[in-house]
Amino acid sequence: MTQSPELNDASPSTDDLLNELRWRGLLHQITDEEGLGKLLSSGPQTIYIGFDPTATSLHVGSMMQLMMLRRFQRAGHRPIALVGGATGMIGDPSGKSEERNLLSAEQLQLNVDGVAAQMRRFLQFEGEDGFEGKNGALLLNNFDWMQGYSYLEFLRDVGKNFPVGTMMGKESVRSRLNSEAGLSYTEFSYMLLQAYDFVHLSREHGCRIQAGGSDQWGNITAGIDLGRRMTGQQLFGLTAPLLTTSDGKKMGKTENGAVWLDPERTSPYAFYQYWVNVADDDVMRCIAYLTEIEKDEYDELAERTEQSAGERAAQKRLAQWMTTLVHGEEGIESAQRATQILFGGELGNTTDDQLREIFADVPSCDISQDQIDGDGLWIVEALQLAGLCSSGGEARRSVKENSIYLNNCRVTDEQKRVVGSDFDGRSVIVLRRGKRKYALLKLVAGAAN
RNA sequence: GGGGGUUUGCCCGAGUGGUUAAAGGGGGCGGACUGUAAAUCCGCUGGCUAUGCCUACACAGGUUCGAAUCCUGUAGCCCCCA
Repeated sequence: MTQSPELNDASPSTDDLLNELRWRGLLHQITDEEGLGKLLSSGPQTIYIGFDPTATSLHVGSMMQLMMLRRFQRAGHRPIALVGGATGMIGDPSGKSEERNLLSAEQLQLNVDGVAAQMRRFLQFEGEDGFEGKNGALLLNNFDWMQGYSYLEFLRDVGKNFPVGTMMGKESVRSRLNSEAGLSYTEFSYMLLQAYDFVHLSREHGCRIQAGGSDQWGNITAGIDLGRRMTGQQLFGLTAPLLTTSDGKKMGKTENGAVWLDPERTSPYAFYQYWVNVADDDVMRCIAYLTEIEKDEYDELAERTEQSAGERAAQKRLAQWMTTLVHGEEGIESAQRATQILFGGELGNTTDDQLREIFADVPSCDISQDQIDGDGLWIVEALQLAGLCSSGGEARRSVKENSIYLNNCRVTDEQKRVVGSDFDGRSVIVLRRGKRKYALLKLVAGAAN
């Protein structure tokens, strides 16, 4: 069942790449499909996708793009992950708070470093240990070539080649002009920067293909136009559909915010759970867009989802594939172990260490020995300390509602005191409210809190 | 500038002097059911170690034994006249 998504798996040949992208539904728009096909089969090509280095971690929203690059790399092409250090510095000038959008050079470097580390899960970079191929991925930062580019020079080289009329015709520009927010000159210029990236990469790295989400179509075609004007060379663009849920929302968002790839921000368990909980209507699309699960298995999973949705075979497979890719074997194992305990009930003889690991990303509070000595700690108070209830009234209520569990055993007595024996030889107590809200009480030496 | 209306708990929205911590709905939180789902059904939804006490119906003051409900002033929103 466990199939490690290694890059060294048998790769589809160049000729098959477009077919694969096609059955996966990843081809939203292509500038010149026939021409691109010819280009790809003429030999290894270079393709780039831009990423915004807005944080030290990528999130689920970037995964389609990373997988796209990965698919090209597996087919023998060279991927370039371009981080937008320059464009990120300009940011989104929404008006009032100018200070919040400016990324400092140091922060930018931190972000780039963090993001680059995560990209290694998806791509094999040039010079990386054990990678022999000639198509090692490159990580480039447009800040490197933009920072020394003077405004005057830029206007003469690039701006000159941008007919305002054409830009005004772009959907991305028009919709903003009609909106209340309007469009600032800086935002308007954003397109020029991104277009120039493409030209720069085509010159310096022979990169003739840019991919991206369908929202990037305008920027990509702007780059292609600029390339034709500045170099006379034909460039190609393709976009993938945006990954949205069946009710039209962006994937990768939860009540708690984005689902990150960084295990410090989103634990492997939470990451795994996110995919397990994908709606039936969305799961096959996720598998097609985000994984390398082959057509045969895809069809089989689609069939099983159709026949016995309750089994959620597709969700589990998706979660397993994604978690293994992002968090490795250890990640998927701990996520699955945690899932068992968190949904299975019985703590049984789970050891202290295992408990602490399983509940690692669950809120906890420290309590001291003297708090459980004597009469012990009143359950109502414990629930508040643990953050499961925000007031005493709410805590009493939830006990009355039969929703409180101590070490996964239901608490029915409102007067229950937590005492030493509840620790059952361990150093933590698992409190739970409802089906899935957990908190830990950790016994620590010394004074309370 | 003049006249009229409105302001309720997380949100919407009843309530016009007396069990009103405030109907109803939404949301949220639980429970049952289930697929860790959707739908459905049921309960809870100001605070307090609590048969009681405190704080709440824009804000401040007043009338009353008693006010979210009446009066005055202040502020916000809406409409009409100029």
